[in-house]
This record gives sequence, C-alpha cells and structure tokens, in this order.
Amino acid sequence: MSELCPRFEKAMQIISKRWVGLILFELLDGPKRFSEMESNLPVSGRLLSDRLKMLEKEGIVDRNIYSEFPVRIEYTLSKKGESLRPVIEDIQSWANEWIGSDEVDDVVEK
Amino acid sequence: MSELCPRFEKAMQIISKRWVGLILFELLDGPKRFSEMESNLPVSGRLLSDRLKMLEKEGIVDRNIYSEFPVRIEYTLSKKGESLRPVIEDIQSWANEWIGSDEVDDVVEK
DNA sequence: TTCTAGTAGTTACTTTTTGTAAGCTAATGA
DNA sequence: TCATTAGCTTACAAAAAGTAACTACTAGAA
Repeated sequence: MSELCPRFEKAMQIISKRWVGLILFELLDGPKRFSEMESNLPVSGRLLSDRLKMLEKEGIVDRNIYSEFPVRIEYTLSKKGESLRPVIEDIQSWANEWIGSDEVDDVVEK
Repeated sequence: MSELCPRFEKAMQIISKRWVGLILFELLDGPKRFSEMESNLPVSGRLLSDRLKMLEKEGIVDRNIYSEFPVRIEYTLSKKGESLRPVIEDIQSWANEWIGSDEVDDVVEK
C-alpha cells in the first residue's frame, strides 16, 4: 500500500502523537520533573505518564531517579531526543512567521 | 494553565494531527490528486478528505480545479505550506539517523 | 509502630475522536 | 443511459483521550 519512507513514517508516528511535541519543547529547556510538566502543560497525569513511558521506550527520554527525601525523578532528553532540537526549533520559527496572533486559540476543525 | 508559546501549540496542533505529516511529505514532491494520495498513503478517503479540508482552511494547501474531462482536482502546497519543507526535511534526516531499519514497523505502544 | 506529608504515578470509568466500509452525488461525454 | 472521476455521507466499531479518585514509596514525628 504505502510506498513512503518507512523510517519517516515511524518518526511521524512518534513525534505526531498528541502532547509529544509539547513535552519535547519543555525538555529542550532542561531537565523537568513529572509534576512540573504536569502543571506547565495542559495534559493530564495519565497521558503524561503514558507519553513519557513511550518516549523512554523509544530511547528519546531518560528517567533519572534521585534517592533524596522526598524522592526526586527527573526527565531529560537522551542524545537521540536532543537531536530533535532542529525539528522543534523549525516548527517554532514556522509558527512565529505564519500563525497569526488572532488564531492561536482556534480549534482545529475538520 | 499552560505557559507555552501559544503559536507553537497551535502549530503542533495542526502538524501533529494524524496523517498530516505524511500528506505534507507527499505534497512536497509536487501536486497530487485525491486518488493518488489515497493510494500512496495508508489513510482512508474519509480522513484524507477531512485533513485536506482542514489544511485548506489553515491556508497550507491549495485546491485547484481543472474543468477538463473528466474533472481534475489537484492539491498543492501554498507558500505557507511550502515553508514547512525544513520541518519535514529535518524529520526525514532525524529518522534516517536514529530510526533503525529493524524498528520501522513497530507499533508505538504506551 | 502507626501517622502524616510529599512525590510520582495508576486505575476505573466516561466521552471524544478515529477508522472502516458501503453507498451516494454530481458532471461529462460516448 | 451508462461508465468514469472525484469526492462526500452515513452508520457503525475501535481506539484514544479526559477525569477524578486511589495507590505506592519513603522518612521523620508522635
């Protein structure tokens, strides 16, 4: 059926999953804790947990546990994740150039 | 709640909608007809139709009607759409560097 | 040893979105 | 009138997302 580059398809499958873009955007800024991301992003704990697990499984995000009191867990980008920086930055540039300030809270309709 | 750049959020909302990446990838190659995309991509007519309408509404895709026999309708990228080329090309590069040939048909699991 | 506070999730449940298949519309020219 | 091209609509099934309450772990206090 599809004759597209399968690696591209797989990459899109990961990156275009809902919330993944915003999670990567957060992490490009530096290590983040679960609760920090939960309050910065409009995403529920359940989905944040799902996405972080998926990204960890894909080798894009690292999960670091610090056995302090209370326990601290930080998420960071792996080398593979960090190398997505140009993608996110290009999207940011595109958005700045082409998305009008009046349409930022439009719902994307069919 | 969210303190992210709202333009970035909006851009991600468009780009990360399922199939949009693959549709843009197709159109970067040149004008395409509906049935051509339908057979090149693993997407059903209903969703292809939905996505093309959404992309047209967002000013990313142009719909050109040629009153020949039989009628021919071609989809092309607008200037706004064409300027997404770097994003798609970066994803392609990233995929070539980081997605192993053995994982291309993995399902993205939670 | 039980209590409480502070993370970091998980579970059970509901709602929304997506996907599929089949049939429908409209225009044209043989 | 019939086949062709291009796409739309409907009805239904499957998957994903949203919500709110709940659990697990640790450590110091009572």
